[in-house]
Amino acid sequence: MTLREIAKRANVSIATVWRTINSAPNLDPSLARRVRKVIEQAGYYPNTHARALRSGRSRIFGLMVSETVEPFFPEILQTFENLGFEHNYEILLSSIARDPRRIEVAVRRMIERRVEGLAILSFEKETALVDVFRGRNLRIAVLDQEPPGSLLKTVSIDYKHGVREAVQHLAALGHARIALITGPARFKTAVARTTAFQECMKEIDLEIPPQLLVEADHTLQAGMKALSVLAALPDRPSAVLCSNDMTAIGVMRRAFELGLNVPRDLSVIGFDDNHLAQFATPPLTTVQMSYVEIADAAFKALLKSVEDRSDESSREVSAIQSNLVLRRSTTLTGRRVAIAPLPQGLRDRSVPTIKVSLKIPQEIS
Amino acid sequence: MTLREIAKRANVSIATVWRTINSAPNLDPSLARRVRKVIEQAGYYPNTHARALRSGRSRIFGLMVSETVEPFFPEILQTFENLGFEHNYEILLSSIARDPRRIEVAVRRMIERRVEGLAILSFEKETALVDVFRGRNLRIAVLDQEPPGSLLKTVSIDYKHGVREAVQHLAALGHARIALITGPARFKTAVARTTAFQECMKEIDLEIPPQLLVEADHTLQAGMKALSVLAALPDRPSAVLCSNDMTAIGVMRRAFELGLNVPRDLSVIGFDDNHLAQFATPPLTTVQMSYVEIADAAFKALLKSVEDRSDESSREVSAIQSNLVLRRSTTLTGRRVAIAPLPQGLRDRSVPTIKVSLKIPQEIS
DNA sequence: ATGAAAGCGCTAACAG
DNA sequence: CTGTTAGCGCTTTCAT
Repeated sequence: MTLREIAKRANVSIATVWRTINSAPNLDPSLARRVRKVIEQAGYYPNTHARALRSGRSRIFGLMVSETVEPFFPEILQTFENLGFEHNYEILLSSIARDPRRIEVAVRRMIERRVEGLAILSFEKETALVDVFRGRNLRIAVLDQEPPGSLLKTVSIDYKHGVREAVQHLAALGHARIALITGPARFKTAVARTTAFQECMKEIDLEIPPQLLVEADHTLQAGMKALSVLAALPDRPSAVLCSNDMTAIGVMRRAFELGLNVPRDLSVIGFDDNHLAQFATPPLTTVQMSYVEIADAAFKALLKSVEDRSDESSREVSAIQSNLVLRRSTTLTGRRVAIAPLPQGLRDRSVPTIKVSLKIPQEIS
Repeated sequence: MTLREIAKRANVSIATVWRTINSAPNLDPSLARRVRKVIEQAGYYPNTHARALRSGRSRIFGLMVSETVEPFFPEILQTFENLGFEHNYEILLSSIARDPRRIEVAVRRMIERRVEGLAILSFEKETALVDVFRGRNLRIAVLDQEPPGSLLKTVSIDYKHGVREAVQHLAALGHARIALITGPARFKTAVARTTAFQECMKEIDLEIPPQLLVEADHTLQAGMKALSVLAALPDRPSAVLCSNDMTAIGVMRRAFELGLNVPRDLSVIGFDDNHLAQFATPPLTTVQMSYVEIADAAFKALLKSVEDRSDESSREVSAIQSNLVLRRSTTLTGRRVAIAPLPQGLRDRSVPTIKVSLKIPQEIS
């Protein structure tokens, strides 16, 4: 079934059929109706490949992520899907699991399918990857990275806001010895989180003894190991902030094995608010940033950049805020408190997630 | 950059360039080398749209799933991605979240992009959806459904094997009062699981009192509610099998609230082995079927069907087996046992998942 | 308001 | 072994 065939059946030129499909102006409504009926009957759908070829517009956005097994991946993908659906773009997905061969193929596909925009939502530095697309006719959106060239949009995340809420929440509960289990230095996210932690502790005059800064690698196992180290300290911390949720879950598991009750003996805060967090025991308090917002910002940056061919070099940073999500893995320090039953009305619902906004010292905006 | 441009630069015909790219036989190696060099220098990548248009082969497989937030979704997607990567197919993904408008758009896209094969991996009946693609030039693979026509491949799941392992595992631990929390009847999966449970209980002469069959709807909340019902029974079950993991996690949460220790006071087995299961407290014993295998079977069925144009009507059922994954949510009935520490060697690893194969009575194959 | 025709970049059949 | 050429189905310009 082709335009030509429809034209023949409707006794009009292919241009008329085209105008019908693309709801062009200057078209007799009754003619359009007739053509539409023929299209309907024939079950005709335009051929996207021909369309893309001729018009030079593929209506495809690429999405490159580090791993589809990442817990936040579905949100990102779903957001792209939804927006693609809404704005009539296709999403071409590639997971680039640190495998050079995979990356090469992913890149080739993006180029061969002539994507008009590409979002690279990974947490490592991807400068080399971005470079590969130099000189191609496509816009790129990345997370928190310096722009090596134009046509590059950056979506940045404000970790400090959420970390400040976390630190002050712990401080308000009486914690003074707060440990941080960091992620590996090659993740720009991990580094940014550590910096934010240090700054926020300083804001409220809390010390960070060096032994309370432990490096892990964002895995469950490393979280367990890290807690073993911290728990063995002569003056062990009463609270620990983790660079991601997986680490926090490892911490809780090891705490359980060591006979430490979370939160009674140790308050734990994670980072990411991945799906696991709310199903952990106890449900994990965590610093959350909305991956929906991140993906949304990236998609819209691409969309805008593609539709207006004008703003060639404006690198346009959208800042996404992070927030503390209060659940049940923190409590007052030192005090032995029973776990309170959930309020009656909430009994049969999932654990509620409450956004807290704590007072921030005047001088810190 | 086009074939023609490369041809001009290399001083050959476009046919020669084509032969180089497609590694056709009958081509002088030195010529090929020269052309390859020009291609490399120019950063030329063939235009997939032109290719698809001209050849009539899109090299795209569609993948329709119910929801990208389903916990097993990443495995399915990743498997499709991997196989696509391997066999040089693109994956066109659509989540069809019960929204008719979404479904319509999803269908339109599959057709417009001229997918060569389509996998519909949802757990409800999709006969209507399959019908829409009638008469189009594409092969379809579905899960466990009757074939309303030809060109349809079916991937079926053998729930009975895993359920038998679960039931016999519980029986071996001394459980006789085993409850089942089912899923809603509109899921073909839920129905099949219930049937399997009833049959396997019968195999070893265990009764299922009607009050031990509780219907839930595969959500955490329903699992919690269901356990409340079961726990209030005068003669409450010592073990419960759940129609999915989310239900099981709800059961464990409610058990915790009621002061029941899992597994000491109640053994719990889930269904699916989703990501949550191994991170639950305690890690959840569950009946698993490999979504990797399922996706793999679906993809390969499509691939075969597309490559051999011969087997037009062979509906080819691949049966995927289910298995019990032993973790720590079951134990001997009635006995108060301390939770044993993990073996030394496993301390810093994730909880091991052990496939058990229990003895099956002779007469049951 | 409608139609005719050129051509997007590639494939494939044919000619040399 | 290499080159020429006719489209694939659509978009778009120009003519009517």
